[in-house]
Amino acid sequence: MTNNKESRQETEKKEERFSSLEMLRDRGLKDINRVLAVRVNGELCDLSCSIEGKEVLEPVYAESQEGLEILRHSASHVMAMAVKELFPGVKVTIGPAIENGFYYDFDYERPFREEDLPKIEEKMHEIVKADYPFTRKEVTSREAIDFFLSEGEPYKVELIEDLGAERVSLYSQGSFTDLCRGPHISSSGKIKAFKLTKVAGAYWRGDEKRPMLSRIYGVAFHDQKALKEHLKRLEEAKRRDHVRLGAQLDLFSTHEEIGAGMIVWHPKGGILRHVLEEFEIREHLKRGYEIVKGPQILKTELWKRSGHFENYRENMYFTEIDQQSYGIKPMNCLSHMMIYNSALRSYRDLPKRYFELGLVHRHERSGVLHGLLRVREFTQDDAHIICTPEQLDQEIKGVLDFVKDMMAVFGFEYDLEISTRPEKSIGSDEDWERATRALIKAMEENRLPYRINEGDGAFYGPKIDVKLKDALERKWQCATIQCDFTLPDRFNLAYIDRDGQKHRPAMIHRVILGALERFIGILIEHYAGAFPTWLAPVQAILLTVTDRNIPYGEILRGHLKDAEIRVEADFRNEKLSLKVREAQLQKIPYMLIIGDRECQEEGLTPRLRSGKNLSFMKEKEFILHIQEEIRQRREGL
RNA sequence: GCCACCGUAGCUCAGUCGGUAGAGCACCUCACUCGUAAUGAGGAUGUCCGCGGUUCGAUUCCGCGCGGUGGCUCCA
Repeated sequence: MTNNKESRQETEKKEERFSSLEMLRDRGLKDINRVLAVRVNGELCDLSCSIEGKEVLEPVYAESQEGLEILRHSASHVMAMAVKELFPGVKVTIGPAIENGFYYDFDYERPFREEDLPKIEEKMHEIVKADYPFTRKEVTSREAIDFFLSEGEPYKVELIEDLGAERVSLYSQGSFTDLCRGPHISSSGKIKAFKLTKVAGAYWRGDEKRPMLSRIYGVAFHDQKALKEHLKRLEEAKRRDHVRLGAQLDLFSTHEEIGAGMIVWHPKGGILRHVLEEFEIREHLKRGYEIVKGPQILKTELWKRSGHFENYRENMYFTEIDQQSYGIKPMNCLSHMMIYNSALRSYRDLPKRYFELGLVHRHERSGVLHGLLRVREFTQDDAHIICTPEQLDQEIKGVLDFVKDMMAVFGFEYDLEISTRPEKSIGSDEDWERATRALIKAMEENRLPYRINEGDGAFYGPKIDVKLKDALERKWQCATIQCDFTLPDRFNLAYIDRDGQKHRPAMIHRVILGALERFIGILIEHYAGAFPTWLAPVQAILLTVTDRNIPYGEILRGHLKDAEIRVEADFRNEKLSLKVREAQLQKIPYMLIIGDRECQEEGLTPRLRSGKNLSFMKEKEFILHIQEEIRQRREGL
């Protein structure tokens, strides 16, 4: 590679050296065109990097995860070059690859708009077509700073200063040079498929006090097919969008007049919530939880005592009654503490597991609200477990089992993360140690794989976060299990142990589904609105073929209702195919066809929403069939 | 909160370079009594998100507000 003089020169004193690309070619590697970079003794490098020949070389292919990241990172450089050419005076900042693509943040006299994107894409295509080589150059920080000062790039200068490194690497393609660790693809022509997707504002280094930059997002792939598939996935996600389906299936609505982040539940959404709540209550009672209920507003004095006023005030709503200030609860814990403290507790009473489907209000910033997934009023399946320190392990394990059972019911897979002590935190080392160990121990005993997030715990204790994965492999956080040492202390919780002395109990704060609103939003997208029968707002719909069948239809409806089946009837004088279509669009699990034959033989012919027809059934037979399916909480087959 | 985009009939959306608006579906009426994803014909439907400004005239342009969508360190 002739355009790699610099790195060559640096190492010229050594004997003969090769580029890793040459070496791979020498070794007879096939598909060399699909190789974007290389691992040299385990470290990612450019194809042009020079080596001696003894190293272990592993090719990084375009379609691998690492390959994609390199490709996308390079695409962000190409985009930056295009933007610099099109918008003189623009300042570049950072532009990494991200999970599904890449972005680059710019500082320009005006923010970029969606309509700027086609122009930028066009320029990028030119750059790709020109196939500029990416070249790497190592320089001292001083040289790099001088270079970027002369280029009028203050953000780059700041980055280098903050790095504080002796030397940094620069990558150039064509007229564009960027500070970058690399590695990169060998030339811009390797970018076979890309698309700019959106613009957004983003603060310099994520800090609200610093300038608002203009971010452009894009996706890039190793070939057109992969890009098309990605766009298809986006379409699929749009098809499953819970806001759209929520309106189509008549589940809920929101109203400008009512306020942002407030959900209004329609009858069909109402029954869905009810089914979930009933299910939750039953599952909690089974596991030794007790149902409690606290008031919606509590004196501000109490929120001061708990620390919420100090730490959580911006997220709370307050009101005043008889010159007394009250806070609308953003969490349910305070009442639970008061319940515990309403009597002197013995070690024999523990653990106490207080469960509340608690309605809470949190003033989320307007910009983060979204459908059911981020709202200002929601219901948590919240519980506080108060136990002796010795019982902590067992209780955590119990909650993890609970999570496992519940996720299985909905068919969610999930990952677990343990977050450990953050820098800013309270409590003794001993407590943290014990709690963290308890979390880890519970994971190991359940043989659950987990990741550790160092320093990402709550300020009062470590936690386990459950990230569930839906049908489109998207991750959502719902369940969380937190150890808390602050509240037991602040509320002076105690129990009398065998020794006759007062001791401080441990406390676990946990939710399983999290917020019902959010969980339902996820469920809608997970099932694409086609809820399994036990959850479906309407489980079956009776469809008559002609008006003659209505009297028997009425009888059937009565019998199904008696059997507690959520049944509706479409007895309109319409064609059967129309009724089937409408029931199908409502994603009703069972369409029960009643024609003359069914009337005569006192039965029905079920059609599943999958399109499959079952054979004629006597009504008793059908009732048993659907009841069993509901009982097992499984999808009809 | 900040940035970008958006807000037209119940829904999905078109339209107006400033002269008060349209299509499909849904709805209503009538005919058809029909067997597994749209029967036909006719009819009604709008403070063009709100308030203010510019203008002879604003749904259209400008400002402010309300609401929605996507973002706001996955560290060169």
